[in-house]
Amino acid sequence: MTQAHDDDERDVAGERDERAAAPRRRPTLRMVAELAGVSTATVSYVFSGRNGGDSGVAEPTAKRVLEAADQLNYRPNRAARTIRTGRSDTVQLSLHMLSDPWSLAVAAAVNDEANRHGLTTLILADGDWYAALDRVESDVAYLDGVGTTDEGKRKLRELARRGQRLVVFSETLEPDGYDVIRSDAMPGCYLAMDHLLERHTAIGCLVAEGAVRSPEPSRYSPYLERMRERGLPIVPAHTASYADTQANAFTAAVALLSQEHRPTAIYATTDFAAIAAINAAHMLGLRVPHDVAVVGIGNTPDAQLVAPTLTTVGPSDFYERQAEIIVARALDADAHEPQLHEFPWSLFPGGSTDLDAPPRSSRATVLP
Amino acid sequence: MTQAHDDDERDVAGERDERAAAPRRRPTLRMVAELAGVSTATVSYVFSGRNGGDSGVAEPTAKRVLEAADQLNYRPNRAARTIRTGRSDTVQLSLHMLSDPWSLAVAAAVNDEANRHGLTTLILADGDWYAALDRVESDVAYLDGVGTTDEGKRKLRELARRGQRLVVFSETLEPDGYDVIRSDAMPGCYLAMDHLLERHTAIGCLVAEGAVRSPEPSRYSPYLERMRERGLPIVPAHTASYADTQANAFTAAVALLSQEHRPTAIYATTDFAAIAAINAAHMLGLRVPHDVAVVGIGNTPDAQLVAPTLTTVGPSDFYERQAEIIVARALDADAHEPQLHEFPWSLFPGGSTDLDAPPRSSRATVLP
DNA sequence: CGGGGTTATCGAATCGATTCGACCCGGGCG
DNA sequence: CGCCCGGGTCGAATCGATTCGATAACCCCG
Repeated sequence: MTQAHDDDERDVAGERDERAAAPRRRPTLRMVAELAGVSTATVSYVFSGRNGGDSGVAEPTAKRVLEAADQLNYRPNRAARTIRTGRSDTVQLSLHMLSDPWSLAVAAAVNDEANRHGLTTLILADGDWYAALDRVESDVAYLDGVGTTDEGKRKLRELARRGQRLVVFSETLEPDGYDVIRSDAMPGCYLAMDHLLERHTAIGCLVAEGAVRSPEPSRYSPYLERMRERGLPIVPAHTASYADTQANAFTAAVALLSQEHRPTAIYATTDFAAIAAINAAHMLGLRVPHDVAVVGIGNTPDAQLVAPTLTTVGPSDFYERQAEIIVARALDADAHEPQLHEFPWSLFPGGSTDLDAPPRSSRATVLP
Repeated sequence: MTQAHDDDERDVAGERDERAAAPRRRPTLRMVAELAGVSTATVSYVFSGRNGGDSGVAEPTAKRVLEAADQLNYRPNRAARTIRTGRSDTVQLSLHMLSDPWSLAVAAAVNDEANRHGLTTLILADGDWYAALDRVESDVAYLDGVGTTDEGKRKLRELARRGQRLVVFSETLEPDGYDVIRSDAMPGCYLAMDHLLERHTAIGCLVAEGAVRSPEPSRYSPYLERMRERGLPIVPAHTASYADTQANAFTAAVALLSQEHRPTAIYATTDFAAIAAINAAHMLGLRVPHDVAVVGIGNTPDAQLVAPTLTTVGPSDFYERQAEIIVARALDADAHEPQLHEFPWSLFPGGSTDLDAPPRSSRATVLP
């Protein structure tokens, strides 16, 4: 009764002195219906169509409804639609690090693909994903760099069982109610090392902090393994680790390259670390690739943005195809059983290991 | 009646053969209530508290409810909560370019601040913001780099009038039902030019494509104006324009610096263009700042990540304080009238114009 | 002129939560 | 002993949309 009472109060106040001011509350479908003199059902049909393209509403009626909506400045309430239909027309990306070019490339590709299908892309960055997943309604969620812990697996399974569609990027997880995109870096890492070993023996390594001490195989392993295989000494001072950011990678690279007996080549476990290494070399007055060669891992777009361009390994065509998989899952959730999608890696030679500078294409003008 | 019929059908099927399989639908509050043998109201109180901290539910009852919820793997449906309470505990950022370090810095700061207050940050990148704003429910939306067109202004006003809280970053708009964050670049741009003019006369300009021909004042204007004031020749070949991306900026910088009579200093209208110029200089074998000095505009975090560090102008403390403004507006929407928030600019000298390399601090280790 | 088939519209149930007032029950007080 | 008070629960209305079945109006044809 009080609720109705509230309503009365608001209406009366509205009549009295808020008529001219901005309406406090967002207009609702019901208001539109009343103004147009039709039922709510009809208004809904005008805005959302009946069951497909055709609205099934007669021309003059539809016009009245649209005019009323326009006058009230009405837009449908998305939460209400979501609760009724169970669809949110939304794709959710949970990225482990916003500034990572790899993540950005995925985000850009998914955003394009989603827009093309009338979906909106929401990006969540480094917070508590599992909490966030409960706070946001989306048709599909993409998780990038999720942990392989049992705890993580359990949560993923729970989410999937609750009906949340998931696409997980992981090099180790198996599909379990959710899709897994896998692009195993290992073979690519060996390619990178082999490429360096064609011309170098004193190879340094720039590696993420966690991977150094971990006994599990990681992008660090191919470095150790190949060096051992060739009988090359693994100089402790030739391995530097960095924590997360490009700034840290830069500092690590400076340390690596400012030693007296510095390596003549650097194997970096991410593209952004490799780029940091190139910058570091420049700062120290070293020429790339003459004085020090660099390979990165990931084949991110940024690899083309440094000078010289970065030699890197990675999957090709990767971001676009990932985007297609994610968006397809959003559009018809249960078309196929959740799958494992694999992407093979290959080597993309650039100027950072080779003297022949590769071509660069982009748009720019100099005033006449 | 058919809906009830649907329900029956589902239940029966559930009894028959889906009992062991994953439940198709997400568990609801009502299911929890039934399993725990209490009313929906009680369950709601357990999960959301009565009207503040205290749940007002007796200990043993609450325990039963939580166990039932756990067993069903229940999590509240966010859309339903949003529709009832009108709050989504969500902050929305609409960024004009995802890869722009400026935008990323804002995003990172807002994300931190929002997490600290139990809110979730959603990032929308270059799509149709106005459409997206209708597709996502959020307590406040931040718009970055919104157009100053009449059309844009009108849409903003409409959104604000519909009850959407907005914080707009703009150098020209005035508050109009929404907050405006302004950080006028002009004075800062003059600082940058003055800094270069202390030691240089042959100054080149790297400028966003749109700004060159536009008659409106932009970051390009201070360049022209100062050059004229000092009686310095404005060499057409010393101005290069780039479209949007860092790749384009790089190409433009190469063109600028590979001329016979190249400038000895470059005024770049964004930090990322300045960084591209530094990379270009390195590629061409030019030393920075000995052969060519560079200043950027924006004081983005990336300015610290190049070698040498970039001299730049910009607001200080900017990202954190913006984040506070945005989040505060999300928390209590109408605490204050929408305001204009201004941030003054200053000069941050770096190694790209000065031989004394500034200190760099970050974490990195070299193995012993 | 009446029966069958469209077509346009409406009424009402529903999605999953929140929240208000009412109710029940036991204890302290007069 | 009876009454009042307040903590704990419940029932039911409600948020803003979608959607099913029913109804009314209309047309065509026999």
